[in-house]
Formats: sequence, C-alpha cells, structure tokens
Amino acid sequence: MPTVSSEELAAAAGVNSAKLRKDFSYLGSYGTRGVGYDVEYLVYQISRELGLTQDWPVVIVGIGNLGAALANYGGFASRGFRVAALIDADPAMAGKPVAGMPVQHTDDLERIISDNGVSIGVIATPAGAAQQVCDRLVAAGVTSILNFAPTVLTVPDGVDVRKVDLSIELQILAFHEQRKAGEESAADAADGTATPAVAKDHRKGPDGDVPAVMPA
Amino acid sequence: MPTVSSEELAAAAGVNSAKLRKDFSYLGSYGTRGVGYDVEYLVYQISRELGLTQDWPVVIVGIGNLGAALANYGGFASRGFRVAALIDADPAMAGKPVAGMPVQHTDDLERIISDNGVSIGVIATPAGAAQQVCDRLVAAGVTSILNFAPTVLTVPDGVDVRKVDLSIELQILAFHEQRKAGEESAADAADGTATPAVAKDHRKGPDGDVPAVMPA
DNA sequence: ATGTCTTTGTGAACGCGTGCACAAAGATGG
DNA sequence: CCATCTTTGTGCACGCGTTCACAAAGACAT
Repeated sequence: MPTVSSEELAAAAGVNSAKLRKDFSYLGSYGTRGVGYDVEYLVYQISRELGLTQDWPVVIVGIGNLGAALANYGGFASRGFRVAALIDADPAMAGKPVAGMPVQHTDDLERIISDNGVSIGVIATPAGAAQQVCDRLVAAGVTSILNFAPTVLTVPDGVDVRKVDLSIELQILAFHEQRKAGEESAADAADGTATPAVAKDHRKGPDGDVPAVMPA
Repeated sequence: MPTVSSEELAAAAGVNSAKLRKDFSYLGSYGTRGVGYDVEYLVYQISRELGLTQDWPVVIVGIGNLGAALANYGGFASRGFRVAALIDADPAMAGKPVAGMPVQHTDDLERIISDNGVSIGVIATPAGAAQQVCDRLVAAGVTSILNFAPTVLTVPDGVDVRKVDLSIELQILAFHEQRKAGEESAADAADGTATPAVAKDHRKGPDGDVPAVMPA
C-alpha cells in the first residue's frame, strides 16, 4: 500500500508538516501512525471534500478570445467540470464549433441552464453586457458566477461571485519588479519618502504583500 | 481641494478605517488631521508605490486564444503596462495582426526583449513549451514571469514567477456550491465523517477558505 | 508478547495582523 | 487668539492562525 508521510508532503508543498496534519485532521482524513497516509484514500477524501468527485456542468457566456480559451482549457475536465454549453449574443457565432461544440445563442440561455441543471456560470463577455448576463443567469437558477469581465457584479444574497482580473497578477509582478530595481540604487530620490517596510519574502501567499486597498 | 476621510474610504472598500490609515502611514502618505486625504495626491502616491506610474513593457508569448485575449485586454494599458510584442512559435502566425500589432516569431525573442528593455514576460503557450520559453525569457533578461500554462516553472533565484490557474477560481466556487447543497439536507450520509468547521463567511479574502494543499 | 521505532493527532505557546481607543494636529469659527 | 471640532497617526491589547513539542497509536522486529 503506497503511503506518504506528512513530512514528505509538507516538504513537497513547502509548508509546515504540523499545519498539514492539522488541516487533514479537519477533513477527517485518518492516517496511520508510524506509517503515514494511504495515498489513494487521501486523494479520494480530499477530492471529495473539494467537490472534485462531482460533475459540475458549467456554461460559458461570451465566446470571444477569452471564452474560447476557457472552452479549450484542459484543466476543467480533470477537475470535475464539464462545459455544458457555450453561449454568445452574436447571431453570427451561433452554430459555429468552438472546442468541439456548437456555440448557442443567448436567447436560449434560460432553457440551457434549466435543461442541464447548471448552477455555475462563467461570464467572459465585454464589461457592458456582464451585469445583464449575470441577472439572466441568476434568474435561471445559477448560484455561482465566475466573472472575467472588468465590472463588479451585483447579485442577490445566496449567489456567489468571484471576479478574475487578469491584470492583477501582472500588477503584483510589476510591484516586486519595481522593488528589485529600487534596491540596486538604494536611495529613493523622489521626495524623501522612505521605502516602506514590507515583508521581503513575497513568494509565500497567493496574493503576496500587496496592500488591501487599490485604486480602481 | 477634494478630500476623502479614511472613514469614507474604509466604508467604500469594506475594511476597517484604522487598518486603512495604518496602511497609508506605511506608504508615507500624509493626510491632514481634521480634513482627510487630498484625493489627487493620494492617488498619485498609491499609484507610484504600486508602480502604476511607470511604463512596463511586456511581451506575450503564445498567441493562441488566451494570448490573443490578453493582447486585447484593455485593463493592461490603464495599469501602466504596454504590450511591447506578441510572440508565437507558429510561422503561420508571424506577421498576422492581433490586437493591432503583428505577431512575431519566437526566433526573434531575444532581440525583442533586449531592444525593448522588457523585464516582464507573459507565457500563454501550451504546457509543453512553457519551460523552454521561460528559460529563453530568463536568459534574455526577463526577471518576472506570469505563467498561464498549466506547469510549474523552474527559474533561477531572483526571478519571480506567478502562476495563474484559470480553473482554481472555478474550483473554489464549486467548493462553496457543494457546501450550499449540503446545508439543505443537513446530514453527511457518506461515512459518518463530520463536516469540518470552516469559516462561514467565504466572501472575505481573495482565496476564500480553501485548504493550502491540493492534489495536482 | 514485548520493546523499539516511526509518525500521527493535538494541546499549548508564540507571533503577527487587526481593531480599539486616544492623544496630537490642524482646521474653523467666534 | 482661544475654543471647539474633526480626523489623522499610532501605542496597545486582543484574537486567530501557525508552529512547536509531545503523548498516543500503531507497525515491525525479535
């Protein structure tokens, strides 16, 4: 029976082994003392807890470059997602095959959602259309929305929205890049403002050490 | 002179006003007691600190659907980024206009980087090509890489890499969606495993309450 | 069986970030 | 010029998450 110890996993993931064990204990995963965790059982338990064992039908609305990229993205299928439909407002797109499936027109949005029991929608439309699409998705029964459009969506309680801003990560890189450059010529010529003391190791968290508040 | 108080800003951003003031104090931004912060000056200071006032030339390598989507993305320009070049390995793509600029061939990668003084590169290639592209970017002088390819890149010290996984956000939504469904029929039939005690309000942080360790 | 050795699961301590609360600073009005 | 009022900047305390450290549990050898 192939097993892994928390120590091995922690080293691989770059985290503390105690934290890892504590996390696993929250999930109810049971290892065997003196041996470690049964790999297969552990993978199954974590997958189940994360919802990877379920089949989540999703619709992608807005089949531009980004929508097409998402439709073709291989990572979805392996994580339990199934693209149930591609929807676009452009009649010229209707019927065109993208990622091996025909694009459908926005008119059929409600029917598609309901027929496929879709509860997760992806919005990849231009900013102007996003809120309207969002409202229709929600009205049709979607309760989770992944928003790639550069707008803040308003939704009723009980609906989750996550906004993906493709430029934020780039901005974080630029932030650190700037700091690198500043370290070489140590002084901050501009106006005597001292360089703020921010944690040096910015490879830790997913969002680094960027302040909470940014200008829009 | 238009001003804002930390209280107003905090309410708008949904954070604590003391934290906001403390953050600002780290940036060396000075407000005026009894008045607040001069909006224009504050915006400038924050922009400067985040590197938004600089002009960052970036190259996008891999002009598939995603690369094209990124090239067309409007959010870059407004945040201080300038797409200096689009690069693709496919000779058939060379010269084709995407987002108003001609795609260039990978052969010229080194020259493009050096001519434009590029220090930030975006990789939107298939997984198989990513590491090789990465190595060439780094060798040519790039010190920050935004990786959209589903691979973990290996880079020398001093080079920053940020990986964007388009399915992670979707997975987080599915995780909460699953929980929503589970709350209706309260019991966890499966195997007597108790539902782990995780923070209920998952709309706070950018990465919600998903455990640190996930299967690849 | 009994002892040793490995690794888990977790109570307790530590450290850090958040939020409270207030003194200091400056505006504004009399 | 003084009093009052608003809002900043920050010391301090609290709470939470991470890490330490160890007892308990089980495997494995003798």
